[in-house]
Amino acid sequence: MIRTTTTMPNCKDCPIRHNAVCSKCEGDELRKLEEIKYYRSYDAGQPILWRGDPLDHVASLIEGVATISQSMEDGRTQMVGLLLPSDFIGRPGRGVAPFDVTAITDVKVCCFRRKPFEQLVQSTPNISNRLLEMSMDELDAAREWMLLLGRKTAREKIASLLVLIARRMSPKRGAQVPSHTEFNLPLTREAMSNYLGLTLETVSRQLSQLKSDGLIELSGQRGVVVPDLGLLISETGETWDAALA
Amino acid sequence: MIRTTTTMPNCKDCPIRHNAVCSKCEGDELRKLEEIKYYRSYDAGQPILWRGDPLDHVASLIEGVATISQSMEDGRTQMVGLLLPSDFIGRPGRGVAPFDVTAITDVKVCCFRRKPFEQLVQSTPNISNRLLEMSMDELDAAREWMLLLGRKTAREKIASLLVLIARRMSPKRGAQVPSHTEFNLPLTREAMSNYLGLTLETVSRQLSQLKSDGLIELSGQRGVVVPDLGLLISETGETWDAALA
DNA sequence: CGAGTTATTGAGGCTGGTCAAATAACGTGG
DNA sequence: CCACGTTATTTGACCAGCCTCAATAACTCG
Repeated sequence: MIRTTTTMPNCKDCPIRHNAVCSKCEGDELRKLEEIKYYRSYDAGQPILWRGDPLDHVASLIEGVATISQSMEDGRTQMVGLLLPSDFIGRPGRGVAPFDVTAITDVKVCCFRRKPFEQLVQSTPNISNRLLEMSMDELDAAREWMLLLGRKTAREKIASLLVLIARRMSPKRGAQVPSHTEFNLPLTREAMSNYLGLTLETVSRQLSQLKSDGLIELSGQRGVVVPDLGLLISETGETWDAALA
Repeated sequence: MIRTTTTMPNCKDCPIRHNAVCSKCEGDELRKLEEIKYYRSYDAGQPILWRGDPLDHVASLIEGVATISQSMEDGRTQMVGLLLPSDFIGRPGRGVAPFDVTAITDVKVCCFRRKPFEQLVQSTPNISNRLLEMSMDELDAAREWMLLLGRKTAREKIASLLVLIARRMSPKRGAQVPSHTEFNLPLTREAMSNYLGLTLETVSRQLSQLKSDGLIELSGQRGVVVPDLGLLISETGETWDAALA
């Protein structure tokens, strides 16, 4: 179910106000964005965009988790991005979606009509500079992920994903992540496998393996406890200097 | 050998003038860029940047081919980007190189001192918008590559790389690539393996296999003849791929 | 509680990796 | 121009890691 909200909450109260594409805007600039925005909600599992869809808007993810993925005609699928609150969907100057985007939890987005948004990007350095920062962050993340996909073992892949989620889901973004951490996986085993370039069986086996090695505890299908994040990090194959964001 | 050129060619005569980060600038903006630029050359095989290097400049690649790569401490290496003329090296607001950059042919770059360049990015939409375009293009390319790394078979990977090179090396860029094509590989087997997430032995074996299947001919270490590009494309696993890159 | 979905576990096979050796191409100096 | 040493590439034998197919278990939600 897709819903378009008619009530227009004020940007001042927006939970992603200080991280999203609008984060550097104030006063008049913010007001212009406010004029062209509207909200949409998607239920878990809903497609947000299919490759090839015409794009009449871009958007910021407000709530929930979505994935960007690509697939081959025989069904092989690779996730190429994870969208969390404040992440940006779409691309100025691009009228057609190049990838599939799917809500994996209930999702709420803040849409901007594309044409007026593109004009704002052109004329507002506070927007284009923020967008540049965000896309370069994503490029760095994509390149990190290429190392994982091309060169890491299944165990290293799983450990890397868990560490990534522990960091990104941690209540205190940016701050030091505590050694003992717990979180709920926002992804099914299948989604994880598509993210890591593995099969879901291998994901399940490696999780069990990490569990029996005492590096994690599993509770239910989604709950994960990491007693010592440092130990888990040492399984990722990374040099600890890669502690970016 | 790294050389810093003292003579300052005029931007008007620059071969990448209309594709690089400066492509939207004219007159005064171009002059400001010209003030903070200098040239450097690197021999084939030379490192241009090591991860962790302090960055006092950003740059545009003028001539040659370079790679962006990442490696793990045990030596596993993954190429995460290929830099061709007009591509941009570095990132405003980033003082440390996040990846290794290596010249694989002789390379010439146009450097801009970082601090003044960052100020120009802030104040010049013609620069930041172009930079945004370029980084989004790279992001799209990285995401295409993630599908290859995560989900394609060795044979599909090799076929994809050959098709990519055939397209890019083809004298007629952009135009329809002829069905019969010949080119010289700009990469060693090892470089290919690092690009594809394979071992060099597997690369060699798959090339031999494609040869014995009549899809390609090999002459010397680098020469490749593709009698029918369409047949090779059908081995890449791609759908209606074509028009990108 | 029961049907459907999601996850775990097992057995066996195949792809691609590892180790090793042979061959081919390249470059240098005589 | 050739001999020789070096490097790049090919090929072989073997094997490990991950995938496939299949059955069972756990969880979710009406």
